[in-house]
Amino acid sequence: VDPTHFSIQPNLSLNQAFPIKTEEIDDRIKFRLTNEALWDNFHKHTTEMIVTKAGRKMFPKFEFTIDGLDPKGWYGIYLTMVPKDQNRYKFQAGEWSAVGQADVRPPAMPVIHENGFIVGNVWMSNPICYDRIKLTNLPQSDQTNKYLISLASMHKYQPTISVYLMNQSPHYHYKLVATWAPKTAEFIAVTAYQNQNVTKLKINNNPFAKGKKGFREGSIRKRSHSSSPD
Amino acid sequence: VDPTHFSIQPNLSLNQAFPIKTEEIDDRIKFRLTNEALWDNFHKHTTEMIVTKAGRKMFPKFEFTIDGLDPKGWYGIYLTMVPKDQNRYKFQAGEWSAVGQADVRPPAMPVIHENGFIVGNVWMSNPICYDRIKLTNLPQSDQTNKYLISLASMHKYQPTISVYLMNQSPHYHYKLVATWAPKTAEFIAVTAYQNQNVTKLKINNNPFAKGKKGFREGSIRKRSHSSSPD
DNA sequence: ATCTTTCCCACCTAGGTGTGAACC
DNA sequence: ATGGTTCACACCTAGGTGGGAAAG
Repeated sequence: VDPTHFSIQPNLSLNQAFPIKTEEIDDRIKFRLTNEALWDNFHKHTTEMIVTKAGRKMFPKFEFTIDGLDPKGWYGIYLTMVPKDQNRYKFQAGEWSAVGQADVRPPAMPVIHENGFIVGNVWMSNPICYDRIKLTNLPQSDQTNKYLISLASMHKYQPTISVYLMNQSPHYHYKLVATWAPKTAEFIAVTAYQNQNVTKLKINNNPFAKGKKGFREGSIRKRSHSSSPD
Repeated sequence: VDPTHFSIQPNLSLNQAFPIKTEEIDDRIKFRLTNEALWDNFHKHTTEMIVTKAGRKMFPKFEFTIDGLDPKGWYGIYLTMVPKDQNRYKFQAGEWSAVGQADVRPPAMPVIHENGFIVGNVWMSNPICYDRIKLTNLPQSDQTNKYLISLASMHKYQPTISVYLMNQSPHYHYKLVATWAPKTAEFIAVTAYQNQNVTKLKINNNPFAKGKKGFREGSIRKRSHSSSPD
């Protein structure tokens, strides 16, 4: 019966705890996407992520390692889908173009990693994966208390990590010590895939996407795609 | 970016935190099995739980509600499979009998609920379910850091809940404020079901157990069971 | 007309069941 | 022989995919 470390659970309505927040960036904290090669492949074609009302998981997964934390400090790691720019996008003639102003969107909501505030040692010992989150096009106001992130379709987003360190003195508070926004993980939210190259990458790399044994080697269904990628 | 509440994660090897422990039972804290009728049905026939090397989930689930906590206090809830007595059991002539001395067993390990230390308000607002745990007959020493609970086959256990309250003054420590051991949830660990009545209750009530549409209404398999229960 | 969204679906992965034969 | 344990397996539930038609 020994507490080992603390975590703060996401998406719950209580609001006790530590309202005091400061900032003090620690340059020793480093990040690395664990599946960087895969993200790169997608990024070359402009990554698309499906959004649905019920919420769709990200693929590739947003998974990374972190290094340079104080092994005994308590850290919480937040993910925010930051609007990349003020454009609306359109896929035409085989590529994405900015077309006009972005929709008005409510501010991006940070989502704390399900581990919550735990010691640096544990954060650094395993890849960190946002596995429960789902992307949705439902407005935030309609959401149930789940791991849904509201995005606007045909808009570009930058997954961004913020790391907070919990301090205990002179009083309990927490401070921002690192941010990270890997460009290769940016994506455009869509309700249906636009670029067939992206579709093929998803099918070829996501075990849940059919195709591997399905229609790839001749099935009943007729297909109409063409093209090149992996 | 607001912490809402704290939790302590289970089964991790770190050991920082709050070694000081006290006891002060609070009689206002009450518990209730959410699926009491089902537990009762099993208990009438003497509940059996399968243990395997890989770990087997409990059925019925150990799920309950709690009441009478301080809504703003931080509580952690532990589950311990306490050896019920010093007997070894055997199923013979259609019923369980004590036969000789229990094996020597290492002390029962409490498992903290995955929510860890969170405020009473949250504990009281939803049923509490130990959903991740699995029962195994592997010795503790062989285990990976998962939610495995080591039990001895043919021995009787009493699922027991312990509730700890985290105090902040005069220093950080936690104290035992309630225990609960519902007799209807006791069970005998087995590597294969002994009582056919128990098997039938499992099949009829666990959605993962085949039988509902399977061999119940005539299939190829020949069966050799007989009997009565639900 | 054109573009975007929604919905249902077949088809997967992942993993929780008891079975019965083999093993010890 | 006996009785407990293990293992591979068929058969489920649960849920993550893109497809395609239909709707907006």
